[in-house]
Amino acid sequence: MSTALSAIERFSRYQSDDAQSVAPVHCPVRDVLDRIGDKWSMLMIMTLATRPKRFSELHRAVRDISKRMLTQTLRDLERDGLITRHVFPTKPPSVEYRLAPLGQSLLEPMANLIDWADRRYSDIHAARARFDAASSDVPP
Amino acid sequence: MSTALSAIERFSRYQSDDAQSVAPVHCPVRDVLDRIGDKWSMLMIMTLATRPKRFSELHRAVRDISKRMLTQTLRDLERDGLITRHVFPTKPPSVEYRLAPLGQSLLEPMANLIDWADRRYSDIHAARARFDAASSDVPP
DNA sequence: GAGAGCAGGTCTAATATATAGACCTTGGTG
DNA sequence: CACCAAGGTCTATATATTAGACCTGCTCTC
Repeated sequence: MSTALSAIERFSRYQSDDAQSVAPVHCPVRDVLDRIGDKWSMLMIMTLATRPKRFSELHRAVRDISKRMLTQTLRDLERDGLITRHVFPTKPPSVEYRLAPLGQSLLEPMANLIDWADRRYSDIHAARARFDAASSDVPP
Repeated sequence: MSTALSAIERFSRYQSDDAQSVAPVHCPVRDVLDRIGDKWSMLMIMTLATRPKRFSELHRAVRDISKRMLTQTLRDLERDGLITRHVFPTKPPSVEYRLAPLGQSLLEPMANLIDWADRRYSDIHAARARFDAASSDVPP
């Protein structure tokens, strides 16, 4: 446990108050978190985990993303080397997205998070319900 | 490895095409990811990992968040039972935020992610540079 | 005892990001 | 000819985020 947590220790060093002097927002953690911690990136990685998929398959799998954001998210992931894009000269052309090795390597850490989400889901919901009940009770 | 990945398998079942019929956006994973996968939540959790902190300490630690978003992020995390809020009747009153047990339990999975970020940072940057070079070469 | 300062916020207006949904292209089909 | 792919792009609108002024009590300095 404390092995993994040392990563957070290391991180917090980037965050110390006196880091004002250094470049304002450039710890690697922030940088990476800003990428994969956006609204859709993790979801895309996970959706591509089992097998490569085409643009419209991805759109069907995550039905509430707009095409524009889908395109943009995929471009950004490609730019960062997490996925690759392959165009097949069929008519009409089809485009396949697949995890690059770098993206593959993200799968395991991400799976731990998913696992946590799955197991703690009910706790979170309970807490949420409790909080809402409490705040709708007191106010008047 | 495949142990953790089974979580992703499980997830992808929620995503299957024919899930159109079921509630549109309600797999637990989406739900949790939408919470902790926003712009600031993970950062807050990590910043609170080492010890409890007060409002203004948090603001100093993450200097590019606005007060408004700081307040809102903290409320949301409190609502979901990840952190707790303690008001001390000093003058002026001070407010301390600390990880709740649920938040603590998130630390380990998150640490794996941080660790990944730290180790793969340079790969990501290299990929980014390569991509940008390629796309500024071809266009004309 | 007037003025400044601090902690933890809230409020408003401006800016940045995301969304829905129309449209484009290049063939093939009925 | 009209229409349907697939993989996008474009535009107008809705939503999120920001900066920064302001508020409330109380205390400290002069």
